[in-house]
Amino acid sequence: MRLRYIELFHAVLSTGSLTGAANLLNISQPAASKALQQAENHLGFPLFGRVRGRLQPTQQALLMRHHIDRIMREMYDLQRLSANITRPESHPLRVTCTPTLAQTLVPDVIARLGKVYPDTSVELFTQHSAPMCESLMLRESDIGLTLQDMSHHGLVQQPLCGGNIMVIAPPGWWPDRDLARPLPIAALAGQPMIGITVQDAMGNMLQGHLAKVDPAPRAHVWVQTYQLACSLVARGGGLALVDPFTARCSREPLQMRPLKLQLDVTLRAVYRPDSPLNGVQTRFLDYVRELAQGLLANAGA
Amino acid sequence: MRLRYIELFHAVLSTGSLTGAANLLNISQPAASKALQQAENHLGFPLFGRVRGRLQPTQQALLMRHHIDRIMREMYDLQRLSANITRPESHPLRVTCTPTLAQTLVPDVIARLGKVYPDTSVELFTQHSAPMCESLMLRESDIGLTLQDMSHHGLVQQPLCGGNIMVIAPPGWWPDRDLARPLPIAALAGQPMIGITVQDAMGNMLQGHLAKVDPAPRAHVWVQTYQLACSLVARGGGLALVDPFTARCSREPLQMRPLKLQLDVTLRAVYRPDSPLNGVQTRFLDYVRELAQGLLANAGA
DNA sequence: ACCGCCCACAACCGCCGGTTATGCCCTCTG
DNA sequence: CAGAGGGCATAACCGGCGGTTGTGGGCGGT
Repeated sequence: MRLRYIELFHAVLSTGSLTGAANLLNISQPAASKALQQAENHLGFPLFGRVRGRLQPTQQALLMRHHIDRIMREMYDLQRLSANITRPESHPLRVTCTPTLAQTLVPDVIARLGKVYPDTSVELFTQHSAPMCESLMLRESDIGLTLQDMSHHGLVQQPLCGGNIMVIAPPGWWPDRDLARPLPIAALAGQPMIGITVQDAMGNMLQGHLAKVDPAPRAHVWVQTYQLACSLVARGGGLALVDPFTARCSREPLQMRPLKLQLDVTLRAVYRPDSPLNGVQTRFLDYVRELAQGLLANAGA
Repeated sequence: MRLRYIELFHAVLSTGSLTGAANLLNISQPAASKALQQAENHLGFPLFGRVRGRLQPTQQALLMRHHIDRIMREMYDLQRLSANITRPESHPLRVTCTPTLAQTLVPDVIARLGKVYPDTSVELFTQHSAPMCESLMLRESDIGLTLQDMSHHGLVQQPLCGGNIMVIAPPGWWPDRDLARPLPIAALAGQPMIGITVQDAMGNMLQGHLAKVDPAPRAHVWVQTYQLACSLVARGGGLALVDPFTARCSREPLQMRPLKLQLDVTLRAVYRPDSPLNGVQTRFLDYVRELAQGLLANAGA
């Protein structure tokens, strides 16, 4: 089975037509036609039925589809890896972090780092867990920052800072003297809340804890991002549970109190175990730790 | 990245030399040399260092190795699948089962089936769980028989018959009148036993149950197969826990009693959900069920 | 009925991937 | 230390694979 055939097969199934596949592969339509016939000849069974002048995948072709897709994906990954493997030390700082951190902590860190290393170029990606792992493994980025546990063989994670889930509320919700006191989760019973449906480990954890509260909090609005929850809370939509970085960095007028759950959100750095971090990278992580601890200390106080 | 290069890279890392790789790929050594240079040219960094006239993989090359190996494996799988996809109904009965079943139940089933379908050719493979899944998914075989749970997306499993773990002992170990009575697991405390280290779900389950017994059974000998355990038990080595098929079909002089654990070993048929089973195949499964139930009834009585 | 889309076939051609022949370097050995 | 041998690189050569353009036929929509 030549790779040519696999690419062609994949392209035809992607575009739905042979000419489309030919365009995708940057070859002419007759070349694709001939290649497809060769592939079928080689395999011994037809891959597509020619029905009414169109190509329609055979049953056998559909059986091979998953494998073909996997191979194409692997090839793509290899491509990415080999492209990133070339430059060993050209990009001193390539960071990928979750959207939440990209909107709160990381800009300050990069700004501060830029004053010390003005000539260092920084690449910042925002990705969720799975693509973050890929990006690190394929050497598209060197350091990942996340609030989730990212156990992954081939990557090490280093806890930088721990904090509490924060309950945010419209201004004046609580007496000011209470703001430093952790709020027991039972106090959320029956309260109006903004639901968080973000599909990550922390989102699930929050859902799990809220499910135990009786009577259940009343959530009329469900949002996908913590930022959006901040905005809605500030407009009087109710309470919400967010990570401490979002809570502290939000531009909205908000009250916030830590939720009484011991140390349940941890900022972690993730990177490849080979090739120890260089000067800029370690300095970057130092700044992340410092600023994060500063933020969380403020938030907790 | 051409597939050619990937194959070559894999071959060089497999054989350790370029000429070896060339032989493996059935091409001449200069062709391999040229291809390797093209690959390195294309990638932009050397894959192998030429040190003292030999090839030595670069650090970068080793980074790509896992991906390359995965791609080669995928290609091999695709090859197998496409080879088996060709013949839709040529092999009416291709069965894969675990070694235990191949030595006990299946021969009788095949013999019986041969009397009804004398012209049907049967292919029997013996494989452990993971290769069994592969074999079924790649259509190298049509029906799998196993005593383990084989949950696998893309395959369905059908329970055929349930039975008990059996305790086997040298002749005369128990009074004959006790043989039908299930033995409580606590009765194994402090007994001499043959340990089973077979690495499958049932082996782990047995280990788990035995670990709870106090004082722990005394196992001086550990074996990898149930058959071997039978032989050692028959020679007075102590007791052993085996699946009911091995116990019942062993040629050794043995006593056996069911272990008091409710219905903890299940004979299952596994096959692809598409393409319903044909006549021979359903008849085969009928016979498996009948003979298995007969065996287990005998064993339990 | 016509046009447009899509696929198949034909004829042609450049270059990729193979070959054989040969040379260099290193290692091992008597 | 000289010679043998294994391993890789280079050179010169060649066939066919993989591409092109040009064309024709089947089908559907207007």
